[in-house]
Amino acid sequence: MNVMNDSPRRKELTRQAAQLFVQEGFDRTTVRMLAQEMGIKSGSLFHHFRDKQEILAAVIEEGTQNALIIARAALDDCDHTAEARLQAMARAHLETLLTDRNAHVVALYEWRRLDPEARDHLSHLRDAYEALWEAVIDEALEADLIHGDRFLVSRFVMGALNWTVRWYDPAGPRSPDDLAHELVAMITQRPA
Amino acid sequence: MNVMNDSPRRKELTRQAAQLFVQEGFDRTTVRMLAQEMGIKSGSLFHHFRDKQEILAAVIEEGTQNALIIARAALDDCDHTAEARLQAMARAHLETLLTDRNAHVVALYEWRRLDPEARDHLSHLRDAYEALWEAVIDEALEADLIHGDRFLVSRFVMGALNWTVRWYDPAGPRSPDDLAHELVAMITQRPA
DNA sequence: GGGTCAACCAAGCAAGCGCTAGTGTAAATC
DNA sequence: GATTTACACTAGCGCTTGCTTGGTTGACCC
Repeated sequence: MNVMNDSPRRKELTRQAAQLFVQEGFDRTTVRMLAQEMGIKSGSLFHHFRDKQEILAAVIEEGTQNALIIARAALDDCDHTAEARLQAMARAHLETLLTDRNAHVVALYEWRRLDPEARDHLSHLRDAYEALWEAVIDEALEADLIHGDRFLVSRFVMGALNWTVRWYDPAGPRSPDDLAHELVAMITQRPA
Repeated sequence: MNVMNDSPRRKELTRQAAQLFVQEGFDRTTVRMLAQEMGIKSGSLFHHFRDKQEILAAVIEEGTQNALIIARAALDDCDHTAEARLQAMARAHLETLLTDRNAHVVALYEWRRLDPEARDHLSHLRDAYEALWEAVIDEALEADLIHGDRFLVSRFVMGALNWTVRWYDPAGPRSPDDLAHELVAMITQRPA
């Protein structure tokens, strides 16, 4: 048994699992479906993961870590104005969410399926990501760019962004950048 | 068999099913769990519903219908200014989401589990609800209360509202009315 | 060339799944 | 009083589920 290491093989299998989890949802994805997608037999799967739960945890861990990295990079690369930073975060979030970042979608929509143990471990990662958002929101509030309750505003913004996976069509005319612009314009009330 | 009527008995069973679907998710809820919650044996369940799918469809149908009724009533009862109507819709949405929680949450989060046939039938109901929103957004745009792309704005607002089920604590200090105020203030950029 | 090891497979178990068939029964209807 | 209706029961079928077991393969190592 190979459990709990992070071999390249396991990384690859995790990536493929994410795709299926997005397509079918965690509960509807059987170990046999996973195995077929991976090109192995269902039994072999348990050489890499202790159980099905652990696959989910692995996917979510990678997704959240990815989101964190991308968000941090976006913040480092943009101007240091409150508006630019707000926009950078929104764009990074959307890109992560929409340009085939399966793992991130799973992190958002299958969180409840984690057992308490895994949830506890992973919630720290998620908190780090949300802290990034709250910092940017704080700056925007301080710069008088937006107004209102810090907690509520960040929740509303995250909600608006996370909901995009339900309706956004990446093949359509709007780019993630467009969406980010429009969202920031909406809450800062400047002409788009 | 009693399928497809809407006896009071069936209404009550549907209500109980909604609770379990919220707690466990549709896939994790077995017919045996449903039956136990309803105080009958699993076989008896199929006297009221053709299959498990139909229970889900019944729950979602009731949830959406409820939301429609409440939203229409809220619009009828409020001032005819764009701002009042926007606020009334937001408050109605939140109240639906947070008080009569179960059915509406299922409608939001188990939609994908419907088979194509049921989805087709129910999408008309959902479209009617969304049309209400888009009308209110249109008025707000026309009144210069908010700016931007009609489609995007309504999606963002719905996202912010729907996301509340993930973090809102009805026992906390904030009322649905508070949330609605804050949200409208955020997108119209007036002091809360 | 024997030993090690990750990676895989074939076969299948025990449990649980949605659902069906056939029956019982009390109240309503004729 | 006979028939129908609504609602519940018991028993279990056929299938799928997550996971286990015991063994094989081939690459690499001293």
